Amino acid sequence: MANGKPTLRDVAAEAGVSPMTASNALHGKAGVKESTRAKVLAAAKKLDYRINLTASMLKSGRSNIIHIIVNEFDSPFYSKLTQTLSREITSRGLTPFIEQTQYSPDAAEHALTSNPFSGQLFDGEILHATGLGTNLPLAKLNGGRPLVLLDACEETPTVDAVNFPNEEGERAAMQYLIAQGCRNIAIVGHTFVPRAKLAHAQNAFALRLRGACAALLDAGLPYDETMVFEGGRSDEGITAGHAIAERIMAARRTDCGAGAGAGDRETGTAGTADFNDASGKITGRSIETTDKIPAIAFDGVCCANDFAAFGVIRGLADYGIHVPQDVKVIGFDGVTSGTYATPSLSTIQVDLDQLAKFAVDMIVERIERGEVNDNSSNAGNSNDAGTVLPPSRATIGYQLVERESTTAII
Amino acid sequence: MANGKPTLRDVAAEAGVSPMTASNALHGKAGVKESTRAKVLAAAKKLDYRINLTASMLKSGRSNIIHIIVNEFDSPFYSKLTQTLSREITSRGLTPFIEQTQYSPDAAEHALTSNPFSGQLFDGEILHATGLGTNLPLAKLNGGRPLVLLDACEETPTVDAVNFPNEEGERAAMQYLIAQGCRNIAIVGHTFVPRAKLAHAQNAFALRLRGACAALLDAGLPYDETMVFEGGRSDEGITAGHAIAERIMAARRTDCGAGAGAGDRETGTAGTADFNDASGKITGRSIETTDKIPAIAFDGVCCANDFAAFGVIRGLADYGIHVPQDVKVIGFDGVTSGTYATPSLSTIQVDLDQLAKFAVDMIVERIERGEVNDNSSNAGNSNDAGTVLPPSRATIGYQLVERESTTAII
DNA sequence: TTGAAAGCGCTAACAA
DNA sequence: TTGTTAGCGCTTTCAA
Repeated sequence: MANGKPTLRDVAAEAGVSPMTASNALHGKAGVKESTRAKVLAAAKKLDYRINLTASMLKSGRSNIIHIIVNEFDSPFYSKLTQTLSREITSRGLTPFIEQTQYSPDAAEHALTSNPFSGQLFDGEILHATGLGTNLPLAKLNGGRPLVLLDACEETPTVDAVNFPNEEGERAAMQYLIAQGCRNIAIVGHTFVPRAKLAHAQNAFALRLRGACAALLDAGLPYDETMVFEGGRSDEGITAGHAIAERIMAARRTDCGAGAGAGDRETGTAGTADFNDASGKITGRSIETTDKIPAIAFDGVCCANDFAAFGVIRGLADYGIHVPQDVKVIGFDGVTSGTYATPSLSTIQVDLDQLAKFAVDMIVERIERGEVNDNSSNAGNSNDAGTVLPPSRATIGYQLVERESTTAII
Repeated sequence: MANGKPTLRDVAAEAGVSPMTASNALHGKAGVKESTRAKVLAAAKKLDYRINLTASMLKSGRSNIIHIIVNEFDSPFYSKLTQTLSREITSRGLTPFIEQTQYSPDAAEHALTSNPFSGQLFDGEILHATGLGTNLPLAKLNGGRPLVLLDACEETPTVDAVNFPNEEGERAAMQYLIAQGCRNIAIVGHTFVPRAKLAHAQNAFALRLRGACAALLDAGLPYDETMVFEGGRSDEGITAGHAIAERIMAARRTDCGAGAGAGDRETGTAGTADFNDASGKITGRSIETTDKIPAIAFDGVCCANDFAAFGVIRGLADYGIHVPQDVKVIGFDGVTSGTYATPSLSTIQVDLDQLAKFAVDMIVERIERGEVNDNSSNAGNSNDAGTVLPPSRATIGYQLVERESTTAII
């Protein structure tokens, strides 16, 4: 107390009990007489006592802190993800600690390994794995603490994982576009992978591509490299949108000249167009084009995430191409801004609440089984049963949400 | 080491030195022979030693953790703010710990007071104060640790603060709309405050309202309650957008019947319109209206933040009113998605990098002056000089960014 | 330049 | 039901 902050000792003295009794009373442990507990609580309140978690952690080896690692905060997807995870963790009396890696696999590995908090302070970790190098000895990276991977899509799971409905979801998205009448559908997200090699898809975007491809083939539509564009962040989405727009413009010119139908694939030469530089001031700038741009009258775009979809819509708008009038666009994730964007964004809305529950369940189960190293008798990786739970895996649900970007004329 | 994790003692033993020397060597302290340091580092590496921050914090009373408290993660503004703050804090070798209050003042107060980390674990705290009750004894709330308020706009500063250019920025936004030819400009953000009472504006949104009002009066334009709408979150923005749209629709009908000009203020009766429910499926729904809706041909909307601006654009679109063709809209903040939205959003872009630098500077200065309670000789609020720095205050810069929402026809 | 002693505040284990 | 003892791993202090 000399220092200004009351300690447990002070509370105990004030209440006329031992520190241990005070500790038990404050933690609501059984075996404390009700009148004693009341005395202790009164004393704590009187002194404005605050437990020193640092000391508590040091002694008990437990922090109740769950570490969340994501690529960045400032993205519609990750901000929703962190919000949902934080809520779930908080609601269970645990504390979330969120870190961003800025898309650096090194930073992700660092967060799991060299970070002095990891493996000592955190009781568990949740990692959105996109961008993390594959084949890392993940289970060892975090010092044996419970680790849950989000959407890592490991073929042979080595640690607990919660995955997105990548293949099913994107197949549903593509089927929906086809049902809406689209026949020339661009895919934005992953680089083109030949159909035969899609069997080995090992990451979320590749799986989404596989789902989209499957839906195309099922419908008797072509799947080839002229219709697949890289993208995943909004700026890449804009680039993809521009590329798609140029194909469309080329098709329109071809169309005028030769009366070719929407399905035709020819080459044309793009001219120039005035458009706005979305990143700043208005400019009239001419578009540099190569001599050969495949003319494709795209009428739909199936995006691997909402972030990219916004970019695509933006990129198309730069060419005066309207969504959904000229082209229908669907995203994936179900980010919050999809509801109030103009046009509002059709999407595969994944159930992040479910994801949060699954992930925290997995961690809590391991903690309760005593798989967490602590300084008590349960030290090491041992637990009551003497065994370690094998990796669990779960896939979350989704819902196709129809909004303006695939439907209404606005 | 018995437990699996090497301790400093183990490293010291491995290197053949005392724990103290090992500690000094690992922390790069002066006064350790180079050869000794090398031995220690080699030992640490060999054993894969990781410092136990929990013990370090307990003894030293310092954590190097900065607590950031914001309303929520899943908003374009806060996600950018937390990202920027995190980066700045990390770049200085400190660790950010981010917490969301979900817009609950109680939660904010709890974060500062009852949270067991606060005032014990954190070396400093940064609080975005919107929504926090006023007149809280802030300086005492966090146990005397450095606290920086963001955009709290206290008239008499009690703690360090970094404010946004609320009044100047919004005045610039309004002036810009006027320069663009707008004459009937709605204001979205704060509830209406009569001009005379604006002098006492005590929070960010009220100050923005004051700036907007000032620009209107300077230009000889009216300022009254028919043109001010509540809003600040996107859903409130949508509501405001609907209200604005109804005024416009009423004006259009009046216009047809009586040839009234844009400046006329009359009442009319709104009919029905088909529009999309942005939150889900497409609906054709009739709009309930009151009998008397002031007919105002709004041609501009000045929003207190970007989030609301997106909502307004969405709300207008529900009535088939286009931005910027029919109405120009400007936001405030400069969120990331403003660049790739369609239309891209004109805004008052505030310099968050500057904000982060100011805020962290303020905290670091107090830490270095020894104003942080620790367990060493500098205990209490004393410091070398024996004085406590008075509250600092800074205001960050801004830049008006012109994008499509106020300019181009798309 | 290095080391020994002490203890931060708490809680597990055990004793009363 | 309550109290005593010991020590988590580190760092401050002070001595060598």
